[in-house]
Amino acid sequence: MVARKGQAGRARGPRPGTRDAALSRDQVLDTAFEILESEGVERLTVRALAAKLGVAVTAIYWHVGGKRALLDGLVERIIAQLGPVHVRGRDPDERIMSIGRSLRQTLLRQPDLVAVVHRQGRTAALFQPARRVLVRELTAAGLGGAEAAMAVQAILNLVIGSVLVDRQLERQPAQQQSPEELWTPDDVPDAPDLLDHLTHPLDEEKLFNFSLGVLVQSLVRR
Amino acid sequence: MVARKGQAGRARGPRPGTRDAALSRDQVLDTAFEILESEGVERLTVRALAAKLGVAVTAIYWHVGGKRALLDGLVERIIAQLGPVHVRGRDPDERIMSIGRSLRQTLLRQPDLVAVVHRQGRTAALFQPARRVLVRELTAAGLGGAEAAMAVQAILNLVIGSVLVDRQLERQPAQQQSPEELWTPDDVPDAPDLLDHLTHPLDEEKLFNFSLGVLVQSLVRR
DNA sequence: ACCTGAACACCGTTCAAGT
DNA sequence: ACCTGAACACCGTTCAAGT
Repeated sequence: MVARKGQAGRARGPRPGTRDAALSRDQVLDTAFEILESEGVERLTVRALAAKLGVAVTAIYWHVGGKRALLDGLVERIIAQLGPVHVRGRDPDERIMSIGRSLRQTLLRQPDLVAVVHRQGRTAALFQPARRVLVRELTAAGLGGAEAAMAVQAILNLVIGSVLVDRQLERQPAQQQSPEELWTPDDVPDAPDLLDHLTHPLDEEKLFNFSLGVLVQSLVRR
Repeated sequence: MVARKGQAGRARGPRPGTRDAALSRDQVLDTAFEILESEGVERLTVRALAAKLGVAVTAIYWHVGGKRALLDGLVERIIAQLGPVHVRGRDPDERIMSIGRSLRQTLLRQPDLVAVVHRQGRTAALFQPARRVLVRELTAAGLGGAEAAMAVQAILNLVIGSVLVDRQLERQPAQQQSPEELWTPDDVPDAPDLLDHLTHPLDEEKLFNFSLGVLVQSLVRR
């Protein structure tokens, strides 16, 4: 119940949080995660973190090391917290496809966290749970060896592409360039409806499901 | 021939470059591009840029605006400089696939530049030339309207996913976790060769070509 | 119009020092 | 072992001032 920093006793300092006992690595990561989720990656700074903990900047260094170690620690948490991959359906095709859809939905739900993992180069680790389930279902569907390994990665690539494109569209809501600049009549000669479809945003989910369906059906050909 | 900064006349200051006339926006972007290619994004800083130009930091602000405007300007250059998309082959399938392969190769050749464009949220603009060519070939193959628009994006998604995954593998050369940690015998029960294939890095190009082939063949079904 | 110098408000990181 | 304070070497950006 005793404030650590500044004048003894009374509430003061930049949001001391619930600190009263000694600081721990876990506590630091907890608070870092809060900042990450509520304020975004840019605002997650060693100094802001220390301030929120009511602690000197250097205390962070003692407990978790520098900024890089901090982000790595957060990535571990994100990966661990990411819920299980759901498998639904009866026939192998449907079950495999459902994995891709489930993973995509999960990642789309927290795009900022995905961005952090991606920036730390740990996407592969993020996908490991999905990998396991995919291997199980693919072998159940009769695939094995190089075929199965390739199938796993092909599906994951599809998910990655879809999620990242989705995120790009999100960040760039209105087209920076008008359709008239992007498409000349020369590009789309005698098809006005095609131009319409090209300029209007298309359903990323529908697109993903289509590609996934084609891919899985071709992989699980029997 | 007169140095601008520091002591009049003689060579001094942090690499004045070839500046002697008045500074221009194009010159600033030129030098920024050099730094970007030779030293990487992290090293491209307003201050380093000013130093290399032999100019006060604030001069950059006058000519191109802040850091964001600088990066946006560079993105425009990158997009403009990116070579044409090559179309090869006879039949529609092969021609369409060749576009995807060509684009992928081009992007893989300069991963750092792609990263900058992606970070600025301008990936869509980067793909516009490929879009044009794809639309042309897809309509030639008999597709139109919503079908064609979806086909374009599906192929581009595939390229994005492949390029970004490739880049991840590049940044994470040795597995951070050993195969034994990632895969338990429980995951891959009675198939030792599958485990082999899962732990060894697979041929991203082969994988891409496979997915692309499946997708294109399914799109151009006649 | 074009550029400089100084200043501001930030970063991450290190290091000696305290208890 | 755990934490502080001060300092260092960076950032991007603004603003008054010079020519």
